[in-house]
Amino acid sequence: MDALNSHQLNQFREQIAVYVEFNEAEWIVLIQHLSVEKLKKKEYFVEPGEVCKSVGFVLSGSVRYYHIIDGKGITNYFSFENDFVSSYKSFLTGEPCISYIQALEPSVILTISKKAWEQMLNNPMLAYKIERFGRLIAEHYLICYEDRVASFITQTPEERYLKLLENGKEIIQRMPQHYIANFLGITPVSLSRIRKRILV
Amino acid sequence: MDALNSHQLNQFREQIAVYVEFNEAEWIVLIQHLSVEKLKKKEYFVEPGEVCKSVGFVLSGSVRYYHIIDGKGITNYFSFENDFVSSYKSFLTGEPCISYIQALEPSVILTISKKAWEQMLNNPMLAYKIERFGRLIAEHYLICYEDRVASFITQTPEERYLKLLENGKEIIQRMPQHYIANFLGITPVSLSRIRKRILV
DNA sequence: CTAAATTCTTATCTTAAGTTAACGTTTTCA
DNA sequence: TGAAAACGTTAACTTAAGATAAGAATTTAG
Repeated sequence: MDALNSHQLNQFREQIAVYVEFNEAEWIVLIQHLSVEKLKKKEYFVEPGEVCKSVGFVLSGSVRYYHIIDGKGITNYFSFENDFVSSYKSFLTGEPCISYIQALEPSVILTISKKAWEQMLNNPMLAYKIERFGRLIAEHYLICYEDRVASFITQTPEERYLKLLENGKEIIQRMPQHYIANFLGITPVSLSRIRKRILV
Repeated sequence: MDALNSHQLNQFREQIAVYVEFNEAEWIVLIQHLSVEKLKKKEYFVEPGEVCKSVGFVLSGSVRYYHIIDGKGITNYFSFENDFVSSYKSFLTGEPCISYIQALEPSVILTISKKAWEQMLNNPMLAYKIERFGRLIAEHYLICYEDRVASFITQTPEERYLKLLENGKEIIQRMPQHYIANFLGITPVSLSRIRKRILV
Protein backbone atom coordinates (compact mmCIF):
# COMPACT_ATOMS: atom_id res chain seq x y z
CA MET A 1 0.00 0.00 0.00
CA ASP A 2 2.11 2.90 -1.24
CA ALA A 3 1.21 6.55 -1.57
CA LEU A 4 0.57 7.98 -5.02
CA ASN A 5 3.06 9.99 -7.00
CA SER A 6 2.01 13.28 -8.53
CA HIS A 7 1.52 11.87 -12.00
CA GLN A 8 -0.91 9.28 -10.66
CA LEU A 9 -2.76 11.91 -8.66
CA ASN A 10 -3.17 14.13 -11.69
CA GLN A 11 -4.40 11.24 -13.78
CA PHE A 12 -7.03 10.41 -11.19
CA ARG A 13 -8.12 13.99 -10.71
CA GLU A 14 -8.55 14.59 -14.41
CA GLN A 15 -10.51 11.44 -14.98
CA ILE A 16 -12.96 11.71 -12.13
CA ALA A 17 -13.62 15.36 -12.95
CA VAL A 18 -16.29 14.00 -15.28
CA TYR A 19 -18.14 12.79 -12.21
CA VAL A 20 -17.16 15.10 -9.36
CA GLU A 21 -14.88 18.10 -9.18
CA PHE A 22 -12.98 18.78 -6.01
CA ASN A 23 -11.61 22.20 -5.06
CA GLU A 24 -8.10 22.57 -3.65
CA ALA A 25 -9.09 22.29 -0.01
CA GLU A 26 -11.18 19.19 -0.64
CA TRP A 27 -8.53 17.66 -2.82
CA ILE A 28 -5.86 17.96 -0.16
CA VAL A 29 -8.02 16.05 2.26
CA LEU A 30 -9.08 13.52 -0.32
CA ILE A 31 -5.61 12.49 -1.40
CA GLN A 32 -4.72 11.53 2.13
CA HIS A 33 -7.22 8.72 1.77
CA LEU A 34 -5.81 7.23 -1.40
CA SER A 35 -3.28 4.49 -1.80
CA VAL A 36 -1.85 2.28 -4.53
CA GLU A 37 -1.94 -1.43 -5.03
CA LYS A 38 0.16 -3.24 -7.62
CA LEU A 39 -1.01 -6.50 -9.15
CA LYS A 40 1.08 -8.89 -11.16
CA LYS A 41 -0.47 -10.67 -14.08
CA LYS A 42 -3.10 -13.19 -12.89
CA GLU A 43 -3.16 -11.82 -9.33
CA TYR A 44 -6.57 -11.09 -7.87
CA PHE A 45 -8.01 -7.79 -6.72
CA VAL A 46 -10.70 -9.80 -4.94
CA GLU A 47 -11.70 -13.43 -4.85
CA PRO A 48 -15.01 -15.07 -3.91
CA GLY A 49 -15.48 -15.37 -0.18
CA GLU A 50 -13.41 -12.28 0.52
CA VAL A 51 -14.94 -8.98 1.43
CA CYS A 52 -14.08 -6.31 -1.12
CA LYS A 53 -12.19 -3.91 1.11
CA SER A 54 -11.70 -1.07 -1.32
CA VAL A 55 -12.94 0.74 -4.36
CA GLY A 56 -10.30 0.81 -7.05
CA PHE A 57 -9.46 2.91 -10.04
CA VAL A 58 -7.21 1.45 -12.71
CA LEU A 59 -4.17 3.69 -13.23
CA SER A 60 -2.59 1.22 -15.64
CA GLY A 61 -3.16 -2.35 -16.75
CA SER A 62 -6.43 -4.25 -16.98
CA VAL A 63 -8.65 -6.58 -15.03
CA ARG A 64 -11.38 -9.08 -15.76
CA TYR A 65 -14.48 -9.63 -13.62
CA TYR A 66 -15.81 -13.14 -13.61
CA HIS A 67 -17.59 -15.66 -11.50
CA ILE A 68 -18.34 -19.35 -11.67
CA ILE A 69 -21.83 -20.84 -11.84
CA ASP A 70 -22.35 -24.57 -12.25
CA GLY A 71 -18.72 -24.92 -13.15
CA LYS A 72 -19.06 -22.38 -15.94
CA GLY A 73 -17.17 -19.11 -15.92
CA ILE A 74 -19.05 -15.92 -16.64
CA THR A 75 -17.07 -12.91 -17.77
CA ASN A 76 -19.04 -9.89 -16.68
CA TYR A 77 -16.80 -7.00 -17.37
CA PHE A 78 -13.34 -5.71 -18.17
CA SER A 79 -11.74 -2.61 -16.70
CA PHE A 80 -8.81 -0.77 -18.26
CA GLU A 81 -6.98 2.44 -17.47
CA ASN A 82 -9.20 5.11 -15.95
CA ASP A 83 -12.06 2.77 -15.20
CA PHE A 84 -13.32 1.84 -11.76
CA VAL A 85 -12.78 -1.57 -10.32
CA SER A 86 -14.75 -2.89 -7.39
CA SER A 87 -17.11 -5.54 -6.29
CA TYR A 88 -19.52 -2.76 -5.53
CA LYS A 89 -22.05 -4.69 -3.52
CA SER A 90 -19.49 -6.37 -1.30
CA PHE A 91 -17.74 -3.07 -0.71
CA LEU A 92 -20.93 -1.39 0.40
CA THR A 93 -22.47 -4.15 2.44
CA GLY A 94 -19.37 -5.81 3.85
CA GLU A 95 -20.66 -9.17 2.67
CA PRO A 96 -18.26 -11.55 0.98
CA CYS A 97 -18.29 -11.13 -2.75
CA ILE A 98 -18.94 -13.85 -5.31
CA SER A 99 -16.71 -12.62 -8.12
CA TYR A 100 -13.12 -12.88 -9.09
CA ILE A 101 -11.48 -9.69 -10.24
CA GLN A 102 -8.20 -10.68 -11.83
CA ALA A 103 -5.41 -8.64 -13.37
CA LEU A 104 -4.77 -9.71 -16.95
CA GLU A 105 -1.76 -7.49 -17.28
CA PRO A 106 0.55 -6.09 -14.61
CA SER A 107 -1.69 -3.41 -13.15
CA VAL A 108 -1.50 -0.41 -10.89
CA ILE A 109 -4.70 0.26 -8.98
CA LEU A 110 -5.52 3.36 -7.00
CA THR A 111 -7.55 2.27 -4.00
CA ILE A 112 -9.82 3.88 -1.48
CA SER A 113 -10.22 1.60 1.49
CA LYS A 114 -13.56 1.07 3.16
CA LYS A 115 -12.19 2.84 6.23
CA ALA A 116 -11.01 5.84 4.22
CA TRP A 117 -14.36 5.91 2.43
CA GLU A 118 -16.23 6.05 5.71
CA GLN A 119 -13.95 8.69 7.13
CA MET A 120 -14.67 10.86 4.14
CA LEU A 121 -18.40 10.29 4.43
CA ASN A 122 -18.15 11.47 8.03
CA ASN A 123 -16.19 14.53 7.05
CA PRO A 124 -18.68 17.32 6.32
CA MET A 125 -16.24 18.87 3.90
CA LEU A 126 -16.32 15.82 1.62
CA ALA A 127 -19.47 13.92 2.54
CA TYR A 128 -21.72 15.30 -0.16
CA LYS A 129 -19.29 14.78 -3.01
CA ILE A 130 -18.25 11.34 -1.85
CA GLU A 131 -21.85 10.28 -1.62
CA ARG A 132 -22.45 11.56 -5.11
CA PHE A 133 -19.32 9.83 -6.28
CA GLY A 134 -20.54 6.54 -4.81
CA ARG A 135 -23.88 6.87 -6.45
CA LEU A 136 -22.28 7.51 -9.81
CA ILE A 137 -20.17 4.40 -9.50
CA ALA A 138 -23.31 2.40 -8.77
CA GLU A 139 -25.08 3.89 -11.78
CA HIS A 140 -22.07 3.17 -13.92
CA TYR A 141 -22.47 -0.52 -13.14
CA LEU A 142 -26.24 -0.51 -13.45
CA ILE A 143 -26.24 1.05 -16.89
CA CYS A 144 -23.55 -1.30 -18.04
CA TYR A 145 -25.67 -4.29 -17.05
CA GLU A 146 -28.81 -2.85 -18.60
CA ASP A 147 -27.09 -2.43 -21.94
CA ARG A 148 -25.65 -5.88 -21.69
CA VAL A 149 -29.04 -7.51 -21.12
CA ALA A 150 -30.45 -5.55 -24.03
CA SER A 151 -27.65 -6.78 -26.28
CA PHE A 152 -28.48 -10.40 -25.49
CA ILE A 153 -32.13 -9.90 -26.30
CA THR A 154 -31.92 -7.81 -29.46
CA GLN A 155 -28.70 -8.92 -31.06
CA THR A 156 -27.22 -12.03 -32.56
CA PRO A 157 -23.74 -13.11 -31.41
CA GLU A 158 -22.33 -11.73 -34.63
CA GLU A 159 -24.00 -8.37 -34.07
CA ARG A 160 -22.71 -8.28 -30.52
CA TYR A 161 -19.20 -8.90 -31.77
CA LEU A 162 -19.47 -6.23 -34.45
CA LYS A 163 -20.64 -3.76 -31.83
CA LEU A 164 -17.69 -4.67 -29.66
CA LEU A 165 -15.37 -4.04 -32.59
CA GLU A 166 -16.76 -0.51 -32.66
CA ASN A 167 -17.13 0.29 -28.99
CA GLY A 168 -14.76 -2.08 -27.27
CA LYS A 169 -11.44 -1.54 -29.01
CA GLU A 170 -9.57 -2.07 -25.76
CA ILE A 171 -11.27 -5.37 -25.13
CA ILE A 172 -10.67 -6.60 -28.66
CA GLN A 173 -7.03 -5.64 -28.65
CA ARG A 174 -5.98 -6.58 -25.17
CA MET A 175 -8.10 -9.54 -24.11
CA PRO A 176 -7.59 -13.18 -25.14
CA GLN A 177 -10.23 -14.31 -27.54
CA HIS A 178 -11.76 -16.99 -25.35
CA TYR A 179 -12.52 -14.39 -22.69
CA ILE A 180 -14.13 -12.18 -25.30
CA ALA A 181 -16.19 -15.13 -26.49
CA ASN A 182 -17.36 -15.81 -22.95
CA PHE A 183 -18.15 -12.14 -22.46
CA LEU A 184 -20.31 -12.29 -25.59
CA GLY A 185 -22.02 -15.44 -24.36
CA ILE A 186 -20.67 -17.78 -27.05
CA THR A 187 -18.01 -20.46 -27.36
CA PRO A 188 -14.49 -19.68 -28.55
CA VAL A 189 -15.13 -21.92 -31.55
CA SER A 190 -18.14 -19.89 -32.50
CA LEU A 191 -16.29 -16.60 -32.15
CA SER A 192 -13.58 -17.94 -34.39
CA ARG A 193 -16.19 -18.74 -37.04
CA ILE A 194 -17.78 -15.32 -36.72
CA ARG A 195 -14.41 -13.66 -37.20
CA LYS A 196 -13.79 -15.70 -40.32
CA ARG A 197 -17.25 -14.88 -41.64
CA ILE A 198 -17.05 -11.13 -41.29
CA LEU A 199 -13.57 -10.90 -42.79
CA VAL A 200 -14.88 -12.09 -46.16
CA MET B 1 -52.91 10.94 -5.60
CA ASP B 2 -54.86 9.60 -2.65
CA ALA B 3 -53.70 8.82 0.85
CA LEU B 4 -53.28 5.18 1.85
CA ASN B 5 -55.78 3.20 3.87
CA SER B 6 -54.62 1.25 6.90
CA HIS B 7 -54.57 -2.08 5.12
CA GLN B 8 -52.26 -0.69 2.47
CA LEU B 9 -50.01 0.87 5.09
CA ASN B 10 -49.70 -2.41 6.96
CA GLN B 11 -48.91 -4.28 3.79
CA PHE B 12 -46.14 -1.84 2.97
CA ARG B 13 -44.70 -1.84 6.46
CA GLU B 14 -44.59 -5.62 6.66
CA GLN B 15 -42.94 -6.02 3.31
CA ILE B 16 -40.23 -3.42 3.64
CA ALA B 17 -39.34 -4.68 7.11
CA VAL B 18 -37.05 -7.07 5.28
CA TYR B 19 -35.02 -4.06 4.23
CA VAL B 20 -35.54 -1.40 6.88
CA GLU B 21 -37.52 -1.37 10.09
CA PHE B 22 -39.07 1.87 11.23
CA ASN B 23 -40.06 2.58 14.83
CA GLU B 24 -43.37 4.24 15.66
CA ALA B 25 -42.06 7.78 15.65
CA GLU B 26 -40.31 7.32 12.34
CA TRP B 27 -43.28 5.56 10.84
CA ILE B 28 -45.64 8.39 11.64
CA VAL B 29 -43.43 10.81 9.79
CA LEU B 30 -42.83 8.41 6.94
CA ILE B 31 -46.45 7.77 6.11
CA GLN B 32 -47.07 11.46 5.60
CA HIS B 33 -44.85 11.17 2.55
CA LEU B 34 -46.68 8.31 0.89
CA SER B 35 -49.45 8.42 -1.65
CA VAL B 36 -51.30 6.07 -3.95
CA GLU B 37 -51.56 5.96 -7.70
CA LYS B 38 -54.05 3.75 -9.53
CA LEU B 39 -53.29 2.47 -12.99
CA LYS B 40 -55.75 0.91 -15.38
CA LYS B 41 -54.63 -1.94 -17.56
CA LYS B 42 -52.14 -0.70 -20.18
CA GLU B 43 -51.64 2.65 -18.50
CA TYR B 44 -48.06 3.75 -17.95
CA PHE B 45 -46.24 4.42 -14.70
CA VAL B 46 -43.57 6.18 -16.77
CA GLU B 47 -42.89 6.56 -20.46
CA PRO B 48 -39.66 7.37 -22.30
CA GLY B 49 -38.87 11.06 -22.26
CA GLU B 50 -40.59 11.60 -18.96
CA VAL B 51 -38.71 12.03 -15.73
CA CYS B 52 -39.59 9.30 -13.25
CA LYS B 53 -41.03 11.41 -10.49
CA SER B 54 -41.51 8.76 -7.86
CA VAL B 55 -40.42 5.45 -6.47
CA GLY B 56 -43.28 2.99 -6.43
CA PHE B 57 -44.23 -0.13 -4.55
CA VAL B 58 -46.84 -2.41 -6.06
CA LEU B 59 -49.70 -2.91 -3.63
CA SER B 60 -51.69 -4.90 -6.15
CA GLY B 61 -51.54 -5.70 -9.82
CA SER B 62 -48.48 -6.00 -12.03
CA VAL B 63 -46.30 -4.01 -14.37
CA ARG B 64 -43.88 -4.70 -17.16
CA TYR B 65 -40.65 -2.79 -17.79
CA TYR B 66 -39.63 -2.51 -21.39
CA HIS B 67 -37.91 -0.30 -23.85
CA ILE B 68 -37.49 -0.14 -27.59
CA ILE B 69 -34.15 -0.44 -29.40
CA ASP B 70 -33.97 -0.50 -33.19
CA GLY B 71 -37.70 -1.10 -33.28
CA LYS B 72 -37.37 -4.14 -31.05
CA GLY B 73 -38.99 -4.30 -27.63
CA ILE B 74 -36.93 -5.50 -24.71
CA THR B 75 -38.76 -6.76 -21.66
CA ASN B 76 -36.44 -6.17 -18.74
CA TYR B 77 -38.49 -6.95 -15.74
CA PHE B 78 -41.88 -7.61 -14.24
CA SER B 79 -43.06 -6.33 -10.87
CA PHE B 80 -45.97 -7.83 -8.94
CA GLU B 81 -47.44 -7.23 -5.52
CA ASN B 82 -44.87 -6.19 -2.93
CA ASP B 83 -42.16 -5.43 -5.42
CA PHE B 84 -40.67 -2.04 -6.16
CA VAL B 85 -41.35 -0.21 -9.34
CA SER B 86 -39.23 2.65 -10.52
CA SER B 87 -36.99 3.82 -13.26
CA TYR B 88 -34.29 4.10 -10.66
CA LYS B 89 -31.77 6.09 -12.61
CA SER B 90 -34.24 8.66 -13.84
CA PHE B 91 -35.65 9.06 -10.35
CA LEU B 92 -32.20 9.72 -8.88
CA THR B 93 -30.74 11.90 -11.57
CA GLY B 94 -33.81 13.75 -12.78
CA GLU B 95 -32.94 12.80 -16.34
CA PRO B 96 -35.69 11.59 -18.65
CA CYS B 97 -35.97 7.83 -18.59
CA ILE B 98 -35.81 5.54 -21.58
CA SER B 99 -38.17 2.81 -20.43
CA TYR B 100 -41.86 2.17 -20.45
CA ILE B 101 -43.31 0.83 -17.24
CA GLN B 102 -46.79 -0.37 -18.07
CA ALA B 103 -49.52 -1.86 -15.93
CA LEU B 104 -50.58 -5.25 -17.29
CA GLU B 105 -53.42 -5.57 -14.82
CA PRO B 106 -55.33 -2.87 -13.00
CA SER B 107 -52.76 -1.88 -10.40
CA VAL B 108 -52.47 0.07 -7.20
CA ILE B 109 -49.06 1.61 -6.64
CA LEU B 110 -47.80 3.19 -3.46
CA THR B 111 -45.61 6.11 -4.44
CA ILE B 112 -42.98 8.25 -2.80
CA SER B 113 -42.48 11.40 -4.81
CA LYS B 114 -39.07 12.83 -5.46
CA LYS B 115 -40.00 15.79 -3.29
CA ALA B 116 -41.10 13.57 -0.41
CA TRP B 117 -37.95 11.52 -0.81
CA GLU B 118 -35.76 14.60 -0.52
CA GLN B 119 -37.69 15.92 2.44
CA MET B 120 -37.07 12.66 4.24
CA LEU B 121 -33.39 12.70 3.36
CA ASN B 122 -33.20 16.17 4.90
CA ASN B 123 -34.99 15.04 8.04
CA PRO B 124 -32.36 13.80 10.49
CA MET B 125 -34.88 11.44 12.01
CA LEU B 126 -35.28 9.51 8.75
CA ALA B 127 -32.22 10.36 6.69
CA TYR B 128 -30.14 7.34 7.59
CA LYS B 129 -32.84 4.79 7.00
CA ILE B 130 -34.05 6.38 3.81
CA GLU B 131 -30.55 6.43 2.46
CA ARG B 132 -30.18 2.77 3.34
CA PHE B 133 -33.55 2.06 1.78
CA GLY B 134 -32.46 3.75 -1.43
CA ARG B 135 -29.26 1.81 -1.56
CA LEU B 136 -31.12 -1.45 -1.11
CA ILE B 137 -33.46 -0.65 -3.97
CA ALA B 138 -30.44 0.03 -6.16
CA GLU B 139 -28.84 -3.25 -5.14
CA HIS B 140 -32.09 -5.05 -5.77
CA TYR B 141 -31.93 -3.93 -9.39
CA LEU B 142 -28.22 -4.53 -9.72
CA ILE B 143 -28.42 -8.11 -8.52
CA CYS B 144 -31.39 -8.79 -10.73
CA TYR B 145 -29.46 -7.63 -13.78
CA GLU B 146 -26.36 -9.56 -12.80
CA ASP B 147 -28.32 -12.78 -12.56
CA ARG B 148 -30.01 -12.04 -15.82
CA VAL B 149 -26.75 -11.56 -17.69
CA ALA B 150 -25.44 -14.78 -16.16
CA SER B 151 -28.52 -16.64 -17.35
CA PHE B 152 -27.93 -15.55 -20.92
CA ILE B 153 -24.33 -16.68 -20.82
CA THR B 154 -24.66 -20.01 -19.05
CA GLN B 155 -28.10 -21.24 -20.00
CA THR B 156 -29.95 -22.29 -23.10
CA PRO B 157 -33.38 -20.78 -23.74
CA GLU B 158 -34.95 -24.01 -22.56
CA GLU B 159 -32.97 -23.92 -19.32
CA ARG B 160 -33.95 -20.31 -18.80
CA TYR B 161 -37.59 -21.23 -19.22
CA LEU B 162 -37.32 -24.18 -16.84
CA LYS B 163 -35.74 -21.91 -14.25
CA LEU B 164 -38.56 -19.44 -14.71
CA LEU B 165 -41.06 -22.23 -14.15
CA GLU B 166 -39.40 -22.78 -10.78
CA ASN B 167 -38.64 -19.27 -9.66
CA GLY B 168 -41.02 -17.12 -11.65
CA LYS B 169 -44.44 -18.63 -11.00
CA GLU B 170 -46.03 -15.21 -11.04
CA ILE B 171 -44.56 -14.37 -14.39
CA ILE B 172 -45.57 -17.69 -15.89
CA GLN B 173 -49.11 -17.48 -14.62
CA ARG B 174 -49.91 -13.85 -15.12
CA MET B 175 -47.96 -12.68 -18.14
CA PRO B 176 -48.86 -13.27 -21.79
CA GLN B 177 -46.56 -15.75 -23.40
CA HIS B 178 -45.05 -13.44 -25.97
CA TYR B 179 -43.85 -11.13 -23.20
CA ILE B 180 -42.32 -14.08 -21.41
CA ALA B 181 -40.61 -15.12 -24.63
CA ASN B 182 -39.20 -11.64 -25.08
CA PHE B 183 -38.05 -11.59 -21.45
CA LEU B 184 -36.20 -14.86 -22.11
CA GLY B 185 -34.67 -13.45 -25.26
CA ILE B 186 -36.45 -15.75 -27.71
CA THR B 187 -39.35 -15.58 -30.16
CA PRO B 188 -42.88 -16.57 -29.19
CA VAL B 189 -42.70 -19.37 -31.74
CA SER B 190 -39.63 -20.76 -30.09
CA LEU B 191 -41.16 -20.58 -26.64
CA SER B 192 -44.15 -22.47 -27.93
CA ARG B 193 -41.87 -25.24 -29.17
CA ILE B 194 -39.98 -25.37 -25.90
CA ARG B 195 -43.23 -25.73 -24.00
CA LYS B 196 -44.28 -28.58 -26.23
CA ARG B 197 -40.88 -30.26 -25.88
CA ILE B 198 -40.74 -30.25 -22.12
CA LEU B 199 -44.30 -31.49 -21.71
CA VAL B 200 -43.41 -34.83 -23.30
C1' DC C 1 16.08 -23.96 -23.89
C1' DT C 2 12.75 -27.20 -24.16
C1' DA C 3 8.56 -29.53 -22.58
C1' DA C 4 4.04 -28.45 -21.25
C1' DA C 5 0.21 -25.61 -21.40
C1' DT C 6 -2.58 -22.39 -23.59
C1' DT C 7 -4.72 -20.37 -27.39
C1' DC C 8 -6.81 -20.21 -31.85
C1' DT C 9 -8.49 -22.34 -36.03
C1' DT C 10 -10.74 -25.74 -38.79
C1' DA C 11 -13.76 -29.66 -39.84
C1' DT C 12 -17.74 -32.66 -38.99
C1' DC C 13 -21.99 -33.60 -37.07
C1' DT C 14 -26.11 -32.55 -34.35
C1' DT C 15 -29.46 -29.67 -32.65
C1' DA C 16 -32.39 -25.91 -31.97
C1' DA C 17 -33.58 -21.14 -32.84
C1' DG C 18 -35.18 -17.66 -36.44
C1' DT C 19 -38.44 -16.69 -40.19
C1' DT C 20 -42.58 -16.90 -42.44
C1' DA C 21 -47.06 -18.29 -43.04
C1' DA C 22 -51.39 -20.42 -41.95
C1' DC C 23 -55.04 -21.47 -38.78
C1' DG C 24 -58.01 -21.66 -34.75
C1' DT C 25 -59.05 -19.42 -30.38
C1' DT C 26 -59.61 -15.71 -27.37
C1' DT C 27 -59.94 -10.98 -26.25
C1' DT C 28 -61.04 -6.27 -27.14
C1' DC C 29 -63.92 -2.47 -27.85
C1' DA C 30 -66.92 0.35 -30.91
C1' DT D 1 -72.93 -8.21 -30.17
C1' DG D 2 -70.03 -8.66 -34.01
C1' DA D 3 -65.83 -7.36 -36.52
C1' DA D 4 -61.12 -6.73 -35.81
C1' DA D 5 -57.11 -7.46 -33.31
C1' DA D 6 -54.25 -10.14 -30.51
C1' DC D 7 -52.54 -14.53 -29.12
C1' DG D 8 -50.78 -19.25 -29.25
C1' DT D 9 -49.65 -23.36 -31.94
C1' DT D 10 -47.93 -25.86 -35.74
C1' DA D 11 -45.31 -26.74 -40.02
C1' DA D 12 -41.52 -26.13 -43.46
C1' DC D 13 -37.36 -24.30 -44.33
C1' DT D 14 -32.88 -21.93 -43.38
C1' DT D 15 -29.19 -20.82 -40.62
C1' DA D 16 -25.88 -20.78 -37.13
C1' DA D 17 -24.44 -22.21 -32.59
C1' DG D 18 -22.85 -26.22 -29.55
C1' DA D 19 -19.93 -30.36 -28.97
C1' DT D 20 -16.03 -32.77 -30.00
C1' DA D 21 -11.67 -33.61 -31.84
C1' DA D 22 -7.40 -32.63 -34.07
C1' DG D 23 -3.68 -29.84 -35.28
C1' DA D 24 -0.80 -25.49 -35.58
C1' DA D 25 1.06 -21.51 -33.29
C1' DT D 26 2.17 -19.11 -29.33
C1' DT D 27 3.20 -18.50 -24.53
C1' DT D 28 4.78 -20.00 -20.06
C1' DA D 29 7.71 -21.98 -16.76
C1' DG D 30 10.91 -25.19 -14.88
